[in-house]
Amino acid sequence: MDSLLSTTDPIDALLSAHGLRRTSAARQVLGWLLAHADTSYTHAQLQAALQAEQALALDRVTLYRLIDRLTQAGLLLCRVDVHRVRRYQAMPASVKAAPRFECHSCHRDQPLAGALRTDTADLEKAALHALQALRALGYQGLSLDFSVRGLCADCAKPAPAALA
Amino acid sequence: MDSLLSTTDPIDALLSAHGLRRTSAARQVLGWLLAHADTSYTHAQLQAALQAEQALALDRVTLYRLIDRLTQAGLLLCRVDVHRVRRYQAMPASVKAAPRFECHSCHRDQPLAGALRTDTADLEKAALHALQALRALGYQGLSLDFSVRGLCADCAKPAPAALA
DNA sequence: GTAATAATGCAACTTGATTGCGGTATTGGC
DNA sequence: GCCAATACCGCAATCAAGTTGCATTATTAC
Repeated sequence: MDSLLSTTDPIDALLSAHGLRRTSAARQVLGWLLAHADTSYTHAQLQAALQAEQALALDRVTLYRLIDRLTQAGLLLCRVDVHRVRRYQAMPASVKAAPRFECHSCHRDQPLAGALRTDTADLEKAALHALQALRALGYQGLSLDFSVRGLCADCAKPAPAALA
Repeated sequence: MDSLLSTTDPIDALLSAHGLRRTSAARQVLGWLLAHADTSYTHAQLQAALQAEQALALDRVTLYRLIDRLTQAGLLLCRVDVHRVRRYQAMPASVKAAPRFECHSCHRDQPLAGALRTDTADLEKAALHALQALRALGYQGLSLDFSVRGLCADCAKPAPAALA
C-alpha cells in the first residue's frame, strides 16, 4: 500500500498526488518553500535563495513555469505586492482570511497574527462572514487578499532619523 | 476673499490647494475621476475613457506623470490589482478599511459595501482595531489593502456553462 | 509683461513576466 | 529493463506596465 505515493519522501508524494513530475527542481523548490512556509517570496528572491542555499541554478523561465505549475496545482499561494511583483508561498493549511503584514523597509512579509499578540480571529470571522454574504448573492470563486503595510517595529525603532 | 481659490471651479480650487498647476489635462483627469469616484481605473482605461468621452488625447507618459502628481498630492488613491497593474481612484472622504470587490470577468472594481446589502462596518471595525494594536507595538505608516476577488453576481448568472 | 519653473511630449530604456521551440528527463505500459 | 509518450528544461526573443532624459510649451508669481 505504500508503493505509489510513499516513496520515503513526503514532498515526492505531494508532487505525484497533484499530477506533477518529481524532478529535482520541483522537489527542491517545493521543499524550500515548505521549509519557509510562513513567508512569501518573489521569483527573484526564490531564485537567489535556491542558488545560495541549495546550489540550485535554475533558469529564470524554468522557475517561472515551475512556480506556475505548483500554484495551479494548489500547492502554492500567489499574491501581488505593492511593487507589482508576485509573491509565492507554500499553501497554508487553511487559506481563510489570514491578513498579512508587509514591511516597507525590510520587505519581509509575515502573517499579521504573528506580529500582533492579540489574535486576529474577530477580523477573520468578519471577513468570512462577508464572503458568505457575497456567495449568497450569487458571487462565485471568491478569494481574499488582505494586507497591511508600513514599517514593522524592528525597522521603525533603531534609527528613526535615517528612514528618509 | 474668493480671489485665489474660488475661480468658479471647485476642481481648480483643489488643484491649487495642493500646489498643482491648473492645466487642461489636470482639470479633466481629476474631474473625470471625481465623477466616477466609486470605481478605480488603470492607466490604460483612464487614457481610453478620456480619449473617448472627452476627446482628450494625452501622451502616455504625461498621463502617468499627472496621475503620479495627483496621487502624491493625496487627491488619488492607488492600488495594485491581481494582474499587477495599478488602479487609481479619486480619494474617498474616509480611507479607513473599506474593502473592495474585483470581478474576474467584467474587471469592475467596486466598494464591497455596495455589493453587500449587509454593512461591512464590523469588518472595518475589526481591521481598524488591528491597526491600532500594530501602532501600539511600534509599527509606523500603516496602510491597508483589502480586496475580495471572484465573479460578481452579474457575470456569474447569465451563462453558467460558458465560464470555462 | 517677463522671468522662473512646472507640465508636456517624444524616444529610449528598465523590469517582471510570457511565448516558441528544440532538446532532455520522467513516466507508464510492456 | 526497454521504449514510446509527454512533461519538463533552457535558451532566445518578445511583451506590457512603468520610468528616465531632454528639449519644448504653458502656468504662475513678480
